[in-house]
Amino acid sequence: MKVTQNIQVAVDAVVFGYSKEEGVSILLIKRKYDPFKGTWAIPGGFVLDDESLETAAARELQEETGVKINYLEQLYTFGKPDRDPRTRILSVAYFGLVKSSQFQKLKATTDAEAAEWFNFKQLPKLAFDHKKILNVAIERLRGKIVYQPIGFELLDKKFPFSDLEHLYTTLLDRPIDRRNFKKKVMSLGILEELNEKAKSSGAGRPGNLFQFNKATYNQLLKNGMHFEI
Amino acid sequence: MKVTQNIQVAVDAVVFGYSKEEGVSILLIKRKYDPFKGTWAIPGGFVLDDESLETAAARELQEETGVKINYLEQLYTFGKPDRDPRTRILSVAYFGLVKSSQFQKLKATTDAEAAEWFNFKQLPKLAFDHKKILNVAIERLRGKIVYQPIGFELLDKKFPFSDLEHLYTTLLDRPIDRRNFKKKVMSLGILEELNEKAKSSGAGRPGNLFQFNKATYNQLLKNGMHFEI
DNA sequence: CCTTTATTGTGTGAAAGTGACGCAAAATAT
DNA sequence: ATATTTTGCGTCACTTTCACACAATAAAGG
Repeated sequence: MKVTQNIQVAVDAVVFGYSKEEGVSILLIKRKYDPFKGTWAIPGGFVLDDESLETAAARELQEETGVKINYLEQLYTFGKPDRDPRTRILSVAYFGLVKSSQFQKLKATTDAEAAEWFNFKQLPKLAFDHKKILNVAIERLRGKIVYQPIGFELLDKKFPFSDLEHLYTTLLDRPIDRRNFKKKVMSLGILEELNEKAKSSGAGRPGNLFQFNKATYNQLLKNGMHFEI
Repeated sequence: MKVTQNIQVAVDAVVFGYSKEEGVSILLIKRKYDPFKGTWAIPGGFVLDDESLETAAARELQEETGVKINYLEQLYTFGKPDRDPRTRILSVAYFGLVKSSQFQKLKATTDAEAAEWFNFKQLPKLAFDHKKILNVAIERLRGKIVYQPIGFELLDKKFPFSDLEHLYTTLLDRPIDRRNFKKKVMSLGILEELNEKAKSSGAGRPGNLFQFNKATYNQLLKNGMHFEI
């Protein structure tokens, strides 16, 4: 049994938030200590000996940003020997999503200097290999949103259809025909249209609210449905 | 800087092979030492302090089975605190594919008792949480084969079309119409039809050989092509 | 208050893609 | 030489995708 290995294990949590006004954003923290003191970084930290990786990711995120996470999955493990200048630190990166309402709250719940949302297309300089991690996360989000219903995890429970459309246009980076998009999404049979109109936010006719029905989705999944946008 | 953590880092390599006769198979080794002495397991071992994770996976695979790998990507990281009875061992699992020709050779190149191919539907009892790892790997293969051209990595460089078809039927576990399948695959424009017939293997009209053109694929990718079966 | 501006809601037709289907040709097996 | 196995190939119905325009409802601005 080998005991000569010298590798530390950490987790990092790439968390996406979204609102129509600010677009798709990523939660970063400003490092308080060296190395990379004062540089922006992905929230994370060392894994405790008796906690699972996912628990560690959720815990660090809670400690460092106070954000309530809504969806969390493993992203990728970064293990290049020299990715940390101190000693070898392997990082298991996680991929998280928060609802739009949580996204709005951040500035109220945490030390304004410590954690901040950045639009995913205007990211600051980052510590370590965190730029690379974010790229993998962004690709995961882009790729996954077309074949899994994770977009709803970024919206509020009830949302106007245009929010969903705007989310997809932003991520896929191309215009989408409103009518065709709505037809396609509605034909999946996993959205319920509510008899409730969105609260006015500026000019324009107020839209109906919709809601993702996860139970229906899971049922349809069992029957072999194929989610695809 | 924390130094109290006690987690060892290992890699495991799930390798798939394929031949028309034996179907989709996974390479396993019989453990020589406790724990789980005599039980089948995924090839793998501890990461050296100065090698990357992928290098470690390739090295362990080479040392334990001698198989020449053709494609290797990271699969998932398994880190439950109690997944190893000795101490906490985190395992970064990799996902590998070998060409059909390599697959055939195994018995000649390694100690017959130590490494063996098992059909992916008839797996033996496995050590640790390796059953779970294999399930993730099989799902990855099933999922990925429909939207990425990795199936060709399991076939020989030149292959008859029926091999490809048989591979897809096996993995997707459903019959495929031969004519529609060929039409679809050929319409992607990434296969070259050679003026060479397959060597006879039993009765039946010998088929033409085909070859995957990776350069063409990469070119088409850039122009926005979308591989999907 | 009236006009302008912004946003939502809705249907049709052309084009492309998917899926079902059967028979002749070329080889080995008996 | 006859039977059996495997390959090669085209059409038509159906489904899905894509392009496209105008009326309704609200707030904003004068």
